[in-house]
Amino acid sequence: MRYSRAFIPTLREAPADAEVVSHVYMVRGGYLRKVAAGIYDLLPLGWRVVRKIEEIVRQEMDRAGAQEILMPAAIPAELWQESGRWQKYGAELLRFKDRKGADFCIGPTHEEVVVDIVRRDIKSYRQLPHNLYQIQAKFRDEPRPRAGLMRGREFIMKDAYSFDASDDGAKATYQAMYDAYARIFKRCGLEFRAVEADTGNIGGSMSHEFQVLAETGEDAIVACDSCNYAANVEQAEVRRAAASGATAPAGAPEELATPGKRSIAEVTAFLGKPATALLKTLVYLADGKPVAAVVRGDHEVNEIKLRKAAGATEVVLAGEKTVATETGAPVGYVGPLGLKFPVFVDLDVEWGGSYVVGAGKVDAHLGGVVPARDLAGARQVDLRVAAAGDPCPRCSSGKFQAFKGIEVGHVFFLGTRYSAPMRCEFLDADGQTKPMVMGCYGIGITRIAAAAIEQNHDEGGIVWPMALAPYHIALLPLQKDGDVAAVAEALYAELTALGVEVLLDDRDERPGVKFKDAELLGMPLRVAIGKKTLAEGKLELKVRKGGAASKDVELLPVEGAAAALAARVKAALAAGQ
RNA sequence: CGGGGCGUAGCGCAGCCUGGUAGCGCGCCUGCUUUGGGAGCAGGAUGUCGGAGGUUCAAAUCCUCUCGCCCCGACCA
Repeated sequence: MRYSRAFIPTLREAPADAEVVSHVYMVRGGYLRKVAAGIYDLLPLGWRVVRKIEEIVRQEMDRAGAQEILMPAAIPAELWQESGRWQKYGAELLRFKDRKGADFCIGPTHEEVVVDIVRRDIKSYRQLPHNLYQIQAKFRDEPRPRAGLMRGREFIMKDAYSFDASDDGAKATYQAMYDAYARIFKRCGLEFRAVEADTGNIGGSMSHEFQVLAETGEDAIVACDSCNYAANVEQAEVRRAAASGATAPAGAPEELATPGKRSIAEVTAFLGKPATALLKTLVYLADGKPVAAVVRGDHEVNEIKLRKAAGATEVVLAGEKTVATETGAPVGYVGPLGLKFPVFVDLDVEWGGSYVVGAGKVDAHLGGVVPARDLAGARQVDLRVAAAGDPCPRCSSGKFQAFKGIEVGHVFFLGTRYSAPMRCEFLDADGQTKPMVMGCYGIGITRIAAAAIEQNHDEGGIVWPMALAPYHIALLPLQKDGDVAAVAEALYAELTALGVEVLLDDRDERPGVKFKDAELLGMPLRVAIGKKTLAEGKLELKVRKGGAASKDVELLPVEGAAAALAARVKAALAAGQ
């Protein structure tokens, strides 16, 4: 591509509404423009990146035995009513009426549609398994879209749905998808981690997220430093720490005056006790009914674990008024004793230990509370958020390390959650009618582009992995004079013939402008041709990853340069860099 | 949905408090010079001051309503 004819509107200054680096660089680099909140145009460079990601995904999905289809974006409400999600999905589902007044939505995900496809024509175990996928724009009316392509309302997603005749078959399919995902992200040149995850409102019994590691990631993940256990903190199990063997003092709890001391920090400072000697009691509404969650003072409640323990579909922290009416104590002084509703106590609370808890009335706490004696009616469950340093639940010696990640893929083992209610059934070899066993598998295509930048950038701009770069090489003739331009043109033609994608900066700009734009756009290799080095028969190769400085350049003989550069590009693609 | 902030030229911003001819930088156009890290000089074009209503002789500026956008939180494949 000749830069002089390309639509690449770069900006010197970042637009005021862009915050995260990937958003800023994509807008500044002319990859992306905003149309409305969370809705964007992909300009030529941005679309090239997206198509590269799509192509890698297609190749690996096909290789894993999946078949590509395309489902509609506009979906009739009937299908969503059948699965019950028309009511449950909430405001995130963009609904509209057609001219006859019939209800439709724009698909945020396609379980209903694909189940409808399969149940119509698949009747026998002999016709199974199948794995159907599509790459399509999805729409989710997020409460707060943010960060450019990282969390848009309209975004491109690859979603796949598998149908098997048995649990074992479905598990094998799940594993095949897991393996395909690992290959996809490796080929994209991303540093990632597969982690165990919560299934959210998609549902199902087993789930892994693929997280691109980046400081700016929204998800917190923990990984064992000794075995291969890794999980989203939402999901991460926590192994109960070894009991200290402390014996609790005899006698009843003793009231302690703690005027004005509400928070764990205030109470520990006031009483001179460590946070580990305190229990905090949080009141939640589980599907509208109060429950209490009790964790050690230094721990945090994991609301997903609480939701599962309470058997609820939704838990929300109770407001001040609710807390006061349900417990008789203001926030800060609620304790686990004498509550009229279910109490869940975290496993790291020692059953035989002695703790300070809220007294259940203002300006007071209770000391010497022994759970085994005083909280006999409570249920002990894993309730807290995992953190760095926690003991691994799967091996005896490991400890958790913490990472930040950007979720770019998610695989779910669904079982019969959709197939049973929607009667997606088949006749098995034994003559029995059975629901198909399903899995679903998503990849955020446009999010990958953003995640790649979050993980690979510097002060100058984007640093694309070779596989995702809109062009492999930025070729910069630095002067207009005959020789320089002629050599650049010849090299451009040669490289193009070798299948290398080149952006030839043939604009009438000063060298500094070309260098700055090349850094911003982020092609992995930059080749500069200037009269100085050309006089010696050399051109200048800079690997973008080495930083923005003009040092660290290699001089290559013009003779044979095309072949050498093409070899570099192919090597980087093969290595997943 | 709660809290905060912002809408003035393509982009970044000032002007608003204290009402009186709409400005700066970058970009854009023309010319000359320049040409290895976002050039210099000279000249030039570009605005329904987000929208509606109100107050006033007069509104970017004050008042009311409204729309849009951003950030934090809540929420979330």
